Amino acid sequence: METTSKNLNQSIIKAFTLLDAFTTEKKEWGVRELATKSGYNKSTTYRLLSTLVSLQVVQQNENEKYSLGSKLFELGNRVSLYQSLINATKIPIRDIAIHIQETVLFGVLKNNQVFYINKAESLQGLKISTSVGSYQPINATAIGKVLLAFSSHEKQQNTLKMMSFNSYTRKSITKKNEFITELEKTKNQGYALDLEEFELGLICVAIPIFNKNNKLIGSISASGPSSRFELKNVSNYISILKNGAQKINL
Amino acid sequence: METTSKNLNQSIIKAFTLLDAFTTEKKEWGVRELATKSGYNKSTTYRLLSTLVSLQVVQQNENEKYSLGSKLFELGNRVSLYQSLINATKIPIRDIAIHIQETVLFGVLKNNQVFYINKAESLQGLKISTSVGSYQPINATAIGKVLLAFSSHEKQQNTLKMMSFNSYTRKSITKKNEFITELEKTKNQGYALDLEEFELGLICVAIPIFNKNNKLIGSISASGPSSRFELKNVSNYISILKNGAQKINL
DNA sequence: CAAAGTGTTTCATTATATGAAACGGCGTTT
DNA sequence: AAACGCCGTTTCATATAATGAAACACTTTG
Repeated sequence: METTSKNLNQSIIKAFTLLDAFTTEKKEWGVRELATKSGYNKSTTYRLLSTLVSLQVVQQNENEKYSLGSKLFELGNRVSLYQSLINATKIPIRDIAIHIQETVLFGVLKNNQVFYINKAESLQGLKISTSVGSYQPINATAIGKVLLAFSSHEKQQNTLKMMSFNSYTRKSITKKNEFITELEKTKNQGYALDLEEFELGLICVAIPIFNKNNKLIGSISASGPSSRFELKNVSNYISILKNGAQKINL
Repeated sequence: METTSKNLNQSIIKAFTLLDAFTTEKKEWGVRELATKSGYNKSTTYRLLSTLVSLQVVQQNENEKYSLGSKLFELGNRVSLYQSLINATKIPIRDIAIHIQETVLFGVLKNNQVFYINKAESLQGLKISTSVGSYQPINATAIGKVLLAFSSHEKQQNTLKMMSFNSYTRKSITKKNEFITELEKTKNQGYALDLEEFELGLICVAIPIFNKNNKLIGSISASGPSSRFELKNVSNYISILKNGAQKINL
């Protein structure tokens, strides 16, 4: 049997299908519940879970439900590409968060979406639900606009073809040509804004991050509630973001 | 075929055996190299890697070598048990690190070892190589001594039976009865010291962390070079650690 | 140019995985 | 107290997938 022009191991695919069911919204599953969700037989699901438990990839709680285990935490902390990005951004975005008094995020383009790599919060800042290791759309986020605007022409064309243009609020940009205009504006002004486009009440401003070779490595943003994140302060926030960005060395 | 009195899925076991080979010391492997390391046939290894690549669990680099991929980073950030511990300890240990000007670590007991969950560094502090998601021995670390000293009697007896007593430096405690004496001392004084027992030149001091129900949830330590971490300052460091610990709410 | 190493593919053979049926336990309902 | 409904778990005959030796094409090294 062939998948993507070569045989792939079905058991491993099944195992990761099960692991994907564990999210920040639903952290634990029973055997039959997970079998229903995944479409696998409950005996198969039970055996796959037992194997994952024996490897500490999954753990069984006292209520007999299953949740993700320590081995994933261990392996997740060994993904060297992202660990080096986290190490490089950790202190700069912490300092920006303290200075600006809002949540700061660092993200990259992956799977035609924004992939969040690091996050720094401020005690006074609004609790942003975005979590590290999660994805958000390009068309409705400041980081997404920046990452696409500052990508190579080829990368931009490919992504524009593949990405989604869904509506998250009434302010989301859902037409491709309007989004292209927004990308040109972003490129010209050197930053992007998300004016309640992804989530009502939330405003974000983002700038690109380059390495020594002037290659785009990601984007950082500051996010806050529209009631506090006055547009008149945008240029001030941008200065703080840029100052912080200079301390990211890669 | 039975393993631990039940059948487990061999393919999943093989996949995670391969994933375990990717460490902070060796981040990428070729197919045949990994086959030799794991003991699996190179065709089998190739097919397992291909499956893992298609799931983004592993990625193939431009030099054709393989390394861990984004899916593990994603899943690793969804292990809710540790994410909640990280969220609770993040700001307190950051503040301790700034105040004490050394590296601060948070760890728990797992697999009869210390398992590191969080880490905060100081610009001036010595770069400690210990990484989040890694293990270190109980007998030769301050955090290990604290975690065992403040565990229940049953947990302590079980762990003493199962743990190792290896030597890391000439100062390591390698005799069980000497270690038990050290645990009693730790319990009495409310903190533990690692005086170059795990790594020459490195001194650590650790205290226990309890939740609202007075249940032990982990331990935090401050680590620094023996040239700067003078013993006369220990009581001062302990005060700072304890003040910081009070801000950890669980 | 030959040798040595790599990643990748094929297919006959072997081994493993599967899932229906059943079990025991627990909480709820009658 | 008994029946019911749901859970996690186990068994074993059957079906399916995984395996690995051999070979290929490519790149690097001597």
